[in-house]
Amino acid sequence: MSYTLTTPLYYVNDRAHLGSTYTTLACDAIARYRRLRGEQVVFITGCDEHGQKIQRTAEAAGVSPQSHCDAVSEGYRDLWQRWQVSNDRFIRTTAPRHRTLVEQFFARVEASGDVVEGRQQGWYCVACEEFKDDPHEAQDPECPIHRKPLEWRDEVNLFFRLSRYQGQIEELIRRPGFIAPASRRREVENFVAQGLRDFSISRIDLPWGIPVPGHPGHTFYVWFDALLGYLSALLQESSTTGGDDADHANGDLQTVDLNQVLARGWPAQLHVIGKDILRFHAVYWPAMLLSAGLPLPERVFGHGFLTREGQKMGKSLGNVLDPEVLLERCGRDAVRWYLLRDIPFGEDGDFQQQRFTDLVNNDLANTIGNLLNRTSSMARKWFAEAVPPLATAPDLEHPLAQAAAAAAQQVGDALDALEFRSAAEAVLQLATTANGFLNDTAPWKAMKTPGQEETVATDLYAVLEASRLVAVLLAPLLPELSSRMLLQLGQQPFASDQEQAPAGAWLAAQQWGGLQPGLPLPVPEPVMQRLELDGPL
RNA sequence: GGCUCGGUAGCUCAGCUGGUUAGAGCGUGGGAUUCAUAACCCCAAGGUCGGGAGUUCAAGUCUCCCCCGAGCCA
Repeated sequence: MSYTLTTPLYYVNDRAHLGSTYTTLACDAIARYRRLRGEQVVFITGCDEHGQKIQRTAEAAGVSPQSHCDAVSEGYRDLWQRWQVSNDRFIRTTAPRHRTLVEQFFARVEASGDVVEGRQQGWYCVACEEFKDDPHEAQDPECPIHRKPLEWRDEVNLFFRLSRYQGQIEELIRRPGFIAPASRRREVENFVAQGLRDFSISRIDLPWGIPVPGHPGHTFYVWFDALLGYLSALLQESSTTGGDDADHANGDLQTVDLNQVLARGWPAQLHVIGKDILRFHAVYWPAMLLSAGLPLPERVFGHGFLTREGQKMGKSLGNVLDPEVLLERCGRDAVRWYLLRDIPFGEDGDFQQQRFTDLVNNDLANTIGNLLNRTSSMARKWFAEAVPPLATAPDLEHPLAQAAAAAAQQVGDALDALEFRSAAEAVLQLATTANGFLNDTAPWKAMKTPGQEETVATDLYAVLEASRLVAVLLAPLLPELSSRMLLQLGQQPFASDQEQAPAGAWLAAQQWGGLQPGLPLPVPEPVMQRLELDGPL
């Protein structure tokens, strides 16, 4: 089984913000989940580096576009590494091999008769890199998004004949599951129903772009070029060790062959994107692929946006939440947990600091961390610093065994459906059930009456097992906390990053009874510190 | 202006095809307990389910209108 998924290729106009971090962490959880299940994963991320906006940003900063891109994309790469994002590829659209692939792709599209010359007249927003529909006679129109003046353009461009794909695109977006969450489907349907218009795929007199073969003076429109990054990423060698910019240095372009994408993981199972770029991915991109004779991605998932304390984040408001700051002050487990556990994936979410610390401390430190800590302490104290002995085989009918099985089932179902929140809740529920069981059976009381050792051993074993299952099920969501817990239970943590875990090990670990009675337990240390933030983030 | 999606306890949200006293988590208040990271466990208060009208034996759940928020298109 092979599973290819992508984040958007982030535009290097500015450094990473919380939104891109959110997208990337969500994809990371999916990638880890798939690897843990034994699937061959290609997790793609990267940077989109062409376009007029980049050129102007670089000029304004007094640097060349290339060095601007180098700096910003390195920032992304570095940031993802520090978040321990397990991407298998990091593609830059300025990579030479990407250019080769774009040329090959364009040749196919042109051969299909889908490239025509046309005159593009209209108001253009450089910040959007998009033509707007303002009437020609408009006086000094502004971009409604960026509130910047639009620029009048009148140029001969190359157009992609999107209109030819009307029927096929309609059919595609009707396909259940192609556009997710389903609530966003209507929006695209409405757009398509109005009739697809050809769109321009080249710009004139824009040096910072990939030249269009056979059409001197034209460079590719950023979006045409950027989407193709998903394909060129597949032709890249795995770049897990980081700092692999060999691509830029030499790059044996002979090896770039569009035909190979099929053997390297195309079509993708999943594109995760912000809801703002849904149309590009659900309409334009599939049409381009159809034109080039390539299969279509299975699913495009448009997630929501994050606000902060109810307000849109922005420079003007000065309330931007910096992923660097979050990483340094709160740590990976905390942020991952909050984003995945509290925001229904797909919907908009609001980052509230109080809620953030409440949830992290309650769920992770108190409910889950303390469960392990108290259980391990008791086991060690009364049973020779080890997993308590069992008189009989682990009981699959034990209430906690059943709770664990239910949790495992729910985690699997939820992650299949990209419902992180439901997965997180299932794990949490198991921990709560285990805590409740401890309070009901009260081993600390039972140990005071002679002859109860065997009962206490059986109870504690069950709670330790439940704790182990919590750790196991947490692996795709919070790999680090999962590992710390497993180590404390004398277990081998799961590799869910690029190195493939032994196939099936994770699923096997979900079976009840994995802990070996008598196994020595290390001195417990809190696996999750509470978050105590002084001052706003 | 057209369309889409939301508006349910202080906060974040569940509530399938309409049907007993509207649920969960967090927060708040109280109790119990001591194995544990002043953690865990239990209990309670808190909602005219945005407003209005209608359909129905019965509506948070269906229909219409209005208000508010987000978004897509024009």
